[in-house]
Amino acid sequence: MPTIKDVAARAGVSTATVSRVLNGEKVKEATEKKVLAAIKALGYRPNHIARSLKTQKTQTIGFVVPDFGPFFMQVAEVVEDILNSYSYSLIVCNSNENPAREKERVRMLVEKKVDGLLVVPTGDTASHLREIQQQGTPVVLVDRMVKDMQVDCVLVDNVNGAYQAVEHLITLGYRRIGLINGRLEVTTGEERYRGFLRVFEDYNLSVEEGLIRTGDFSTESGYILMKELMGLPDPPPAVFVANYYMTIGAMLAVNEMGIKVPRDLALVGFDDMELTRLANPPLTAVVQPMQEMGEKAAELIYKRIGGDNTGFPQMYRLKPELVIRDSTSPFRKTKNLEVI
Amino acid sequence: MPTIKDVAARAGVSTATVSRVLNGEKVKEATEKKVLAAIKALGYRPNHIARSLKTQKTQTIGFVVPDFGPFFMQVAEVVEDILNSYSYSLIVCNSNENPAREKERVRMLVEKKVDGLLVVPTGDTASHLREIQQQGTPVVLVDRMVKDMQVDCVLVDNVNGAYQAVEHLITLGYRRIGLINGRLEVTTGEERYRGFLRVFEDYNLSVEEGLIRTGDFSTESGYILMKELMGLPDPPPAVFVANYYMTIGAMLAVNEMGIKVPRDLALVGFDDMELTRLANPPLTAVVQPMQEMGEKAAELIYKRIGGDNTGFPQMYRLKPELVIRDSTSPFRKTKNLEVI
DNA sequence: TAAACAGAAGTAAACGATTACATAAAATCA
DNA sequence: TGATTTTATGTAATCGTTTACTTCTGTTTA
Repeated sequence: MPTIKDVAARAGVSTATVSRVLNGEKVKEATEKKVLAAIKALGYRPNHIARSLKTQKTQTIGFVVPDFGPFFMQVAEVVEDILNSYSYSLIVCNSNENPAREKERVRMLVEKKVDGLLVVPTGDTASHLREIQQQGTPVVLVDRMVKDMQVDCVLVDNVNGAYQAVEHLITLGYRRIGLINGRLEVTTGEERYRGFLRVFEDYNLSVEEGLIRTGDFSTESGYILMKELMGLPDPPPAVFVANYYMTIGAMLAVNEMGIKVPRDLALVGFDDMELTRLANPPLTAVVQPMQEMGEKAAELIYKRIGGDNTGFPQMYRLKPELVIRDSTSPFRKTKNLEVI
Repeated sequence: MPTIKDVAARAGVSTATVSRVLNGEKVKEATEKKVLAAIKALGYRPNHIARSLKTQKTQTIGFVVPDFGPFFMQVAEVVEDILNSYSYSLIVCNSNENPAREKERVRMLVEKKVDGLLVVPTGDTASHLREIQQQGTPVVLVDRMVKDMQVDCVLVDNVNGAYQAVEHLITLGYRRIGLINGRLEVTTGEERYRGFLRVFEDYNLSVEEGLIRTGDFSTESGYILMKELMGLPDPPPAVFVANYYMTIGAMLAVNEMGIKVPRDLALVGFDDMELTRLANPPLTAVVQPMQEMGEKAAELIYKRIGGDNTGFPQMYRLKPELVIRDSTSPFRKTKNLEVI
């Protein structure tokens, strides 16, 4: 592989000059031509590692997601596209919804000297991230927030999303509404829970605590919890599942149990994927603006890396939207009776 | 950030000695203790960039996938886990099923000086990969192969997979069988097509060319092509969809058109994901060994990076399995009549 | 015309590790 | 014990860039 020295020799100039044309600084036009010619002739490509060593920048940003499933990968795709267009590259890592592994992956990215970090935190504490931030690496939280840290974040208004879902059910006449939710230590879980409660408060109705279930965001736990709910002596005629993967699990359970939606059970899910549209029946769901989330996250981290700290700590609260499809129909007394 | 010099100074030794303990070379036990103490006291962490510059190794491998969907991401997850356990890290990039973009992503990874490259090729030509290989970077092809290159690869026996699917339909009594397939320039498409044809050959039946459709592996194209097939004057009573995303699209189309599976149409899909199991009815499908694919790919590239070239070019042909669920039932003459 | 000043290009010191080679100390041998 | 080998450590070059500083050339100004 030819180095900058080879180019310099061939063009009859110093390495400094070559470096200058490489970085678009001003040089005499004649010299630039010579250098460019030498670069082309030798097939020279600058060595990013050497450059990074000197400049302390890697033109790379890291993204730690809790899983490689469709939701976060769709966000990652948007982020990658935007960052690529700024000639940054993206390293996506999987924390497996596990705080220890998250710490581990973050450490790895920091050791790789990424210029910035996008993180979907898996726990409620963030000492490891605060540290990194203090060392000067910009950090942007995506989808979830942590309490103990001043940090930029791109979030969805989960309270409002859950609120819309549950209000929809209330409006259809349901009073006994089941909730299948994710871990409360992560803000999405906690906020969706709050949204759920708030509807009851606002409508002056009492919640039936026994219909609330908390799992771990996984398909399995959605499946188990839905079976649990439907196995109750008096199962709820409507259920809100507050997370995409859990929604899949819940649908699977319902299918297996032969429960007919919406006849026997009204179901509201989360996120709009192929599956939710394809389902039989197509699912009423709270859909999150994934595209926008990716865009905001990418633009924000890019801005911070560029040293622009205006508005810190910035918080975006994107609005989710309730899409009404066929899995919810007005309440009928007989609902669920045949299942009991 | 403390450097190796700081550690050396604090421990009262030379940087060479520090480097030696860092790399597990033999030093006197007392010295090692001193160095370790200094490292701990200063919170020193070696700078990977500097190390890479000197050693010409990055402990990183790249993986270019054609999309961030569940199939490849599941493979990527397995690969990541294994490589992590060897303390390598993985950069996953998206070629978007687009040869130009693939070239671009590969170039980026090479400039990042990855130690090895895993690629799911999107075209039938591979000059860009051959070049890289000749420069000494190990390349392993995953899921798909290219004709014009001697290279390690980890593939699935697609001919056999498609064969099983179609044979299953033939056995159930179907003769007119539709095929929705991906691009023939990529080997998976081509091989599955061959498998399809071979069944007819072996059973001495003639294929109806008009029932064969070729798309681009996307959900949309699966959707469109299924609508096309079902819109035919005399639509086939059975269809084999030879790719996961296209399967989703096809199911969507079928659902929308109110076609009942398996009553009106027998459907065999590809890959075993939540969706295929959750579907109504659960889908009969050819399932690929994703876990094994990830394992083989990770182990092979690791071996090559370590300089072990035994068996080059190695080719793994993993066996897919037909899982029979409820979307296929024996042929009845009346099938599809109500749709016409 | 000489002094002052740009502008362009060169020199060489970083960046933070690894490692070939040199040297000193310890262990082995006759 | 002195010569010789082995082992442990230090010295300094190197990886391929960038960049502060210097030097040179040519232009402007008084």
